[in-house]
Amino acid sequence: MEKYDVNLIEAKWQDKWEQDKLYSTPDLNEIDQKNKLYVLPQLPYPSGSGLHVGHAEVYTSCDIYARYKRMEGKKVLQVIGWDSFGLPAENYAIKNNVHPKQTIEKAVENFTYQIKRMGISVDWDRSVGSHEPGFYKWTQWFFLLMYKRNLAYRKEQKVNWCESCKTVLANEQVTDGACERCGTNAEQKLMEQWYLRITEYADRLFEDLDKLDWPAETIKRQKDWIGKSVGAEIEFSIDGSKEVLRVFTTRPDTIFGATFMVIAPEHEIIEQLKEKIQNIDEIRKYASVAAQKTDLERQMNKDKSGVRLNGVEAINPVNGHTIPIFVADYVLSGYGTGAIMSVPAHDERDFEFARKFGLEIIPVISGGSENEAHTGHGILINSDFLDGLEVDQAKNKTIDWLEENERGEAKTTFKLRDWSISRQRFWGAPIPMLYDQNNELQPVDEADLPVLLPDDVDFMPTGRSPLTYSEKFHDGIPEGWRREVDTLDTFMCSSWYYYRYLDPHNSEAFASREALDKFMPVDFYIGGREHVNGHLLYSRFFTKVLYDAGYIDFDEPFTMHRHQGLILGEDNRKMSKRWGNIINPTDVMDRHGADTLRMYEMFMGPLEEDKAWNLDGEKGVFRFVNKIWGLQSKVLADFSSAEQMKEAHRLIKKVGADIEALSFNTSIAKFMEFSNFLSREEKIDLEVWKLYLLVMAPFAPYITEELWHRSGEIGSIHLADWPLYDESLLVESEISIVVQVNGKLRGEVKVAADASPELIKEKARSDENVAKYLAEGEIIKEIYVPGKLVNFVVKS
RNA sequence: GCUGGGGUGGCGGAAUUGGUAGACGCGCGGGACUUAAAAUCCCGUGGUAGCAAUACCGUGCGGGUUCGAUUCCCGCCCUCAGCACCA
Repeated sequence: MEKYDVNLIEAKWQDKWEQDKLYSTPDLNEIDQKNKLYVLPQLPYPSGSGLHVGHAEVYTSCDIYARYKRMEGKKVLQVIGWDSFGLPAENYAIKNNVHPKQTIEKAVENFTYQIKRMGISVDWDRSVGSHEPGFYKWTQWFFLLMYKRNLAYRKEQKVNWCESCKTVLANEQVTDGACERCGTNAEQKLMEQWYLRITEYADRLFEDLDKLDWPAETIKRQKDWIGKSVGAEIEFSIDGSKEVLRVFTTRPDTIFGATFMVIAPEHEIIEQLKEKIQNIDEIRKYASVAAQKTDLERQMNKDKSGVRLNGVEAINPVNGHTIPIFVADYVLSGYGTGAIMSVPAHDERDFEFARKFGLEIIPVISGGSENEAHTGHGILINSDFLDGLEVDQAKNKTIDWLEENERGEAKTTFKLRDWSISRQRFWGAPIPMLYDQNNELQPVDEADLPVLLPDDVDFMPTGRSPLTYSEKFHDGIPEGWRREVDTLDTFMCSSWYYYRYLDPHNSEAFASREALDKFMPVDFYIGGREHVNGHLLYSRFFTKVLYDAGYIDFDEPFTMHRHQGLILGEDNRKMSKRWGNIINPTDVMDRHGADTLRMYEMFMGPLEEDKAWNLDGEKGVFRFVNKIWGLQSKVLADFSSAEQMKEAHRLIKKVGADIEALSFNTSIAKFMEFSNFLSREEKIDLEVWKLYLLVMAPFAPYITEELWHRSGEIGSIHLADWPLYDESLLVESEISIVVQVNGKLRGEVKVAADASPELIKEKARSDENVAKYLAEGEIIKEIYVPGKLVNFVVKS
């Protein structure tokens, strides 16, 4: 038989599938919420270096699932598009003086070629790129929607600024104080920027996480980021002044233990009380030093520093005690009210501060010690009307007291900040806003969208948006008016792209209501765990806004989400040019073909775990592919085998369950076992062979298609039905039962599947080796696990 | 420091609700084919002892529960990731 010519055969089918548009999405009228399946591989940035093996892992796992479900009869929507706006393309353009559009289009072409070659079954007619006017028109539309709903606004604020990229960064784009993209340390800079009021949705974004089928780690990251804290806001009056100090606390129950207060260096009350503060110069000096510290410095040095405000004291509302006030930089101005009541007995930071400054420590919860803050549970003491209560009861009672006496109320705070979306860059969607002759903001009329990005722009960074200098850009607006020249953060594009796939050519809406109702939400979403927190949060936010505006009737976009693990180089290090350990999917396909690439990546280990590439392992999978090829010579149409059929049905059951569980590595192992089984057989039952091809089809679309046709089939295997297994075929007539004595394996007996427990035990006892151990004492207990084992407990 | 993963042969990794630990693949050893090599095929492969049957040990460490623990509980160690003065 001829050798398996991988590249020839794969190319043949790739062309055929494309001609036949085999993977087109079914028509809307065939689709409903019950039969639809929306499979979404995360939007890639089309980088010049081409597809990465990590991309290949995402696309393969999505594709296996999509193909399997398609064979099961689901109406599948699977599309890949491009996150084609953004900094990397612009930076590349600046460095090499090529227009980003050119770079991107070349990269998209390359990505498309590679993904097609991998045999990923996506509907290419629906593919979109975020840099296309037909796409960013709707990105701009989303901005206007936000603006109209009072969710987009301008304000001057300290922002993260990357000097290297010459642009503003959202908090989510800063990692360890550095720019996520280029690694330059982010600076703080006061600038006027556009923001989205995502904080308005903080509570819903937090609470709705519980209804999602997402990895626990991802849900936790979102929760950490949103940072919900439930507690109370309490008002402390200042002795001899009408000023008040409001604090936020999660522990209102400990209020009787509040022995001092601390305010952030930026707190406005300092200036309001400047006449009374005897050491105002010292305080101002401390504040200005603190202001110069970067976040990183504050993190590095956690030693408590602070200065007491001489001449002013606060009054604890519950007992009227006067307590000192300090300014200290461990209290952050941006969180809560920028001031705290300090309860050193029950808060570690307050404890440390109190120790350092020799302040009073009053325990109000029983069960602590003098040497550390007791932050746990206990019974209230030294607390007047709270004495004897549990912490949770005391919290409620304190809040009731505060509300009755108008000294505070229940309060929830969040760490989440509003999302900064404007960028002083060229390669992004222009913000569709105008400034009129009075410098008042005017939204661009929806009919005038898109606000086109001009081609003839000098995109060298100056710190101001390059669009400032484009004459063409400012054409067509009333005399004396000017356009907003900032562009939108690319996160805006990726927050809604999955809606565009539903209806990519619609010029009236971002997607039709019918398409939205029928396809959404996404059933299966795979993407990386790195850098994804912001994307998921923003997408959820967009979806909730659409829901509130009545465009959709669901409020979470991604029902099910999983991460792929990182694929490491052969040296177990992250793939990088620096280590020279990069594996290029195209090279793998040149060597061994797409089926091997797909199956090897799936075989490496569990989808969600990190795993290292191994060239010998890759070869092993190729060996397996060739083994399948070789088996066809043993297939006979006029031969049937009940034994083979039984194994085939077992295979169908196992693989179906594995795909549902995303346990693709064990499916491949099972395929290998099955081919080992078949290679021991002299002849292969044609029907068994076809079943084998069918279950492998989602994993290895090329070779299965070829062999399917060679076995006499006319249509594509990928349009065939997923085989159903027959449970009755799986029943064994004879089973083997493990025999243990005192929990140790001592033998094995073969019995009829319907043998009685008594018979099995009898047989077990008579096993030669078992009998030896039974003779050592007396059987005091016999355990029989049906179909599995017998264990005799023997005592001598 | 807190939170969440994870520690299983030489390596990647398998093991329904506790029930034969090490499936499958790689590597390695031996053999066949070949002038030779590659490729391919066959046999073996957790450790120790033994010709073997078999025995003992073995899932990071120390305890516990159980007839029986990779799996459950308690206390540690290591490692990866996220968060980090958030009141």
